[in-house]
Amino acid sequence: MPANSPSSPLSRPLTLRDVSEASGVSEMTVSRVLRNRGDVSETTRSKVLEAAKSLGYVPNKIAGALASQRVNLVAVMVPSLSNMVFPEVLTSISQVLDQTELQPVFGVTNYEPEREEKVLYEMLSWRPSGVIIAGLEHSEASKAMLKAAGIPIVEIMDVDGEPVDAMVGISHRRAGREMANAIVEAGYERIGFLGTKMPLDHRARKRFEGFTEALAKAGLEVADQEFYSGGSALAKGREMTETILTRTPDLDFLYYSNDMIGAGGLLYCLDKGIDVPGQIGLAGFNGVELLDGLPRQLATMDACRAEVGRAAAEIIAKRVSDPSIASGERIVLKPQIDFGDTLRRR
Amino acid sequence: MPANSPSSPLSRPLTLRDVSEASGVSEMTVSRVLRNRGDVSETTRSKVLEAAKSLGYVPNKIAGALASQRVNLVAVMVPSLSNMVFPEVLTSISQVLDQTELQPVFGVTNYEPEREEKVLYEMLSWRPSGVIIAGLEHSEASKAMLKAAGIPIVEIMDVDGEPVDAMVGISHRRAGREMANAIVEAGYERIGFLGTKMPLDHRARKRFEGFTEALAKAGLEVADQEFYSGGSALAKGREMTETILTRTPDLDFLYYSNDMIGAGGLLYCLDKGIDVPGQIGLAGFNGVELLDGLPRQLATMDACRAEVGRAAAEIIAKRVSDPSIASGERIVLKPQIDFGDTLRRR
DNA sequence: GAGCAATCCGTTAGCGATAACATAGAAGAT
DNA sequence: ATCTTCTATGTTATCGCTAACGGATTGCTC
Repeated sequence: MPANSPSSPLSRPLTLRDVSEASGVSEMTVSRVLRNRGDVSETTRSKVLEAAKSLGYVPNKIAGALASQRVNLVAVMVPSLSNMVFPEVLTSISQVLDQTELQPVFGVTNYEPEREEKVLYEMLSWRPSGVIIAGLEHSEASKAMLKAAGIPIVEIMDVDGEPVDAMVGISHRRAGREMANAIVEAGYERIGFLGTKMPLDHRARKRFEGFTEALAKAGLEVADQEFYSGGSALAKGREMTETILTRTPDLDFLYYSNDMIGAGGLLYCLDKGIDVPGQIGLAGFNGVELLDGLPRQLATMDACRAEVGRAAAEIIAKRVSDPSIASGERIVLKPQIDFGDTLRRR
Repeated sequence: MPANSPSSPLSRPLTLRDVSEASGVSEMTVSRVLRNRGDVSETTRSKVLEAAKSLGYVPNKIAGALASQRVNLVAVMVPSLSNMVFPEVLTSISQVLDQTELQPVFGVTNYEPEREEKVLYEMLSWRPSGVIIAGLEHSEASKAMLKAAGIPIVEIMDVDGEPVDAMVGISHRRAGREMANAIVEAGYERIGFLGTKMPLDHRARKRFEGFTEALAKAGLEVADQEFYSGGSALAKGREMTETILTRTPDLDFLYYSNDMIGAGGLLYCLDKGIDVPGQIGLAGFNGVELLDGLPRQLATMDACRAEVGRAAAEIIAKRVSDPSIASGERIVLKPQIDFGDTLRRR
């Protein structure tokens, strides 16, 4: 039997009062039953539940939240959904929050600070119980809003900087440095960099900075670089690789700012019969699942996406259930290089 | 200057009253300024805005929504974020709604009807202005809730069935049939099917049904099939292809239920030096961007993801701005086969 | 059987905003 | 100078629910 079979086809939205009248008890009692709060006798409990179900009543959380000053939502903000990294983080956040009474609400900022500010404002106006937000770089106004919100804030995916409150992630500078060191140790010397043309992707920028810094320490520098924007990352990876190798044929290593373009580059090299990792070494970043299916395993470094999402959600859950807990947690994950088949080891 | 520099470090959350007192006008006037409603003189307007900004006030939409009985949220429910199809749809929905005052709120159902029901209940309890939900198959209770909600509902991605209200999508049965016909016309006869082990993915099921139905009309049937669950789709595509070809070596066509496993199959065949599409033809489904970068273009059929998201969001936007518009829109998109390089043409 | 706690349920007063109406002053009409 | 008509602002009454408290019953103790 359908949950809703209203005897009268009324159009007015249902309220507690309707359920109260249908079951012959006060609104307060109905409210208690529907929230499993306080003492209610088994008789009235079932009476109320039946009435609610047969009416098809859905409680109004807006009114409930206003009255109780509690909202079970957690705002989650990421820059994009196109890069699989973010859906993966969202998924792991969901998994943790599913076990609590909290509910995630996702927002997308398109890597634009103004948009981040707007979306954040919008989300905070619903008075969520916590915020999980990607990155440490935000507009002054956004930071002020986060600080003033008086709720747990977790900045994720990056730890190179000062968080407003808590943070969980990896150091992208360190990731860049470590990859550079591995490349240098393997004996590569003519190194090319391929990335996205996105000045606002701070994490990619930091990896690049860490990368060049470590190369510099070894007396090396990036011999050539190539950037792209838009389009299919895999196809772009091919194109860019062709472009850079045509322009600078003596490159012996290509570092890609993400695995998708790296995979494109790998496919290109294999097509052309280039010896990988002998003639040219390749490495990407992220550890995306996709790589498993490639003809050869691309060297990469995991961004710990699932772990980051999980830890962030756990921090929020813990702080919401016990507000007295100290704030400002800092969880720094340390990903290891996966050498795969495209980065030779010394 | 930061947006918020409260002179007193009060901990109590800010309300309209605080702004009202700070700017010396009534709460109502502050409300009018903040919503750009009604007539307010330029002098008071700027006075109020300044006060609000310096306090760092963020309006409470919960109270606002309760009082005005209007909520600018649109609930969007998809089964998963792992299949790139859904993030793409969400992105195109966002793009359309960004130009309106509406805001999407995303929910994930994991292909589970019970979870869909729960998430839907949760979302409806916030009284959104509309719902966009993937698929036409829902529990009775979910359908009842959708009908009773009294708001525009758009079911997307599938049109093989009866919608609660509006629907936008493609016919997966037809997609399966058309692919079968193209395969038959090209002269393939020993056909294998590879898909996901997901009884609740109704769209994949319908494609398969349409596929076998059209084959049957041509006097053919699926010679062998293989299913998988979990893991990297690309790697699984390789494994499954190896398995099915080992078991049934005389297959001359492989139809994959999605592009990712199809791509894995393609890479496998190329690795093994199999002549594609001469010895074996291949086809997938979805038209994912990824395919562009592959060594050879996989035959596929676009699911019209961007178009579906756009049309659905437009229906909601239109109906919200003018509730008198007739409901029950039905938009049936007709994707064409992309033959790529893996399905020979007669 | 008076006293007292426990159990169950109702009453009252908001939560923070907005709709709808009311009102004061300024500008224009006659 | 009086009467409109705006324009700009304030007042009042909800919106639907829950926190906090209060009042009946009931059952138990001594």
